[in-house]
Amino acid sequence: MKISTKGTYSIRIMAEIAKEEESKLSTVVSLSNKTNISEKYLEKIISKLLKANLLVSFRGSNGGYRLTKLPKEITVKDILNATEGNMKSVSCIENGKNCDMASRCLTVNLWAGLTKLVDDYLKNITLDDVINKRIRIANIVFDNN
Amino acid sequence: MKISTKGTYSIRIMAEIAKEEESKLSTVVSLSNKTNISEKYLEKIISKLLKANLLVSFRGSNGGYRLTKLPKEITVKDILNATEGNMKSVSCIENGKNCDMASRCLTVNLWAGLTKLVDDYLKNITLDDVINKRIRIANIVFDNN
DNA sequence: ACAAATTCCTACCAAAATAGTATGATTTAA
DNA sequence: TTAAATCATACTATTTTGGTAGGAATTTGT
Repeated sequence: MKISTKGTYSIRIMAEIAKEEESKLSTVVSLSNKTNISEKYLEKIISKLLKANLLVSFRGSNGGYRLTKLPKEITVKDILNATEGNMKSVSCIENGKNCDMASRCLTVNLWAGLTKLVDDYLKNITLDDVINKRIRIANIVFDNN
Repeated sequence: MKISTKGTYSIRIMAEIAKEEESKLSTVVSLSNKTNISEKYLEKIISKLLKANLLVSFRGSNGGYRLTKLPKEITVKDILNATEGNMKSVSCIENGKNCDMASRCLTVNLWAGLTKLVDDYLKNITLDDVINKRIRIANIVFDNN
């Protein structure tokens, strides 16, 4: 039950891009320096973020990446979905795969409940919350560290 | 962000043992039949549950396993901790490993919050809740299917 | 004493997921 | 035309997951 490094990296990458002025593009080189993630691995993660339409790219000299939306319009869930795949806690409740034992199964509700919980948490935190350190831990708001 | 099959199996195994009359021991063979998990894999999972003191074993003919506590005293968290390892969402917040960048890190609180959420959920569901299908999904109680 | 039923221990193996690297083609601005 | 950038494809190494195999040790019943 872990978030992969690809997932955590993707949040950090998006946060760095979000912190940049809107007009300025972030490049693989600059992001690699800021995050200490290798350029090549960064490219790979970014390609997923592009496919998910969270970033837009500009090729050639002076090229780079920027967000497609405002930081407050992008949720942590959006980002993790792009890089980690879906966040269902067990595969038996993934889309379509509704197990035919479900009615007799003692544990589906356990996993469905967990999935919903995680989902609600992640979709209520935006990139803007992340870069402004505005993340709640169980009703206690930790505002600016 | 998935629960492994070892984790889901372990809940099913514990549930089957819990459903048995207190006096009767469950054997690997009987559990394998009930759960469709191979005897050998079952043994491996059970050895973890034993080490975590959730089960006691009796060797020899007529031997088997039973719970060390009442079903209502064993939480889903206890079981998953034994088989999945700890449930921290990212390794940087595991015991002792407190990252020295934590004060500057934009994402620790995100993961700490997620971990706490999952933790609270799992430790509030007991084995008794599972076998009696008494699991809440976001404030809605699904009582008996 | 012995056979059968059981857990326990150690080692091995295969497949999948994760993490990362390498090479080079393509695009664009100056 | 060169330099700075993204894009595409393929490869590789490591770790985790999901198992299997064989046999030793223990206990009960006959």
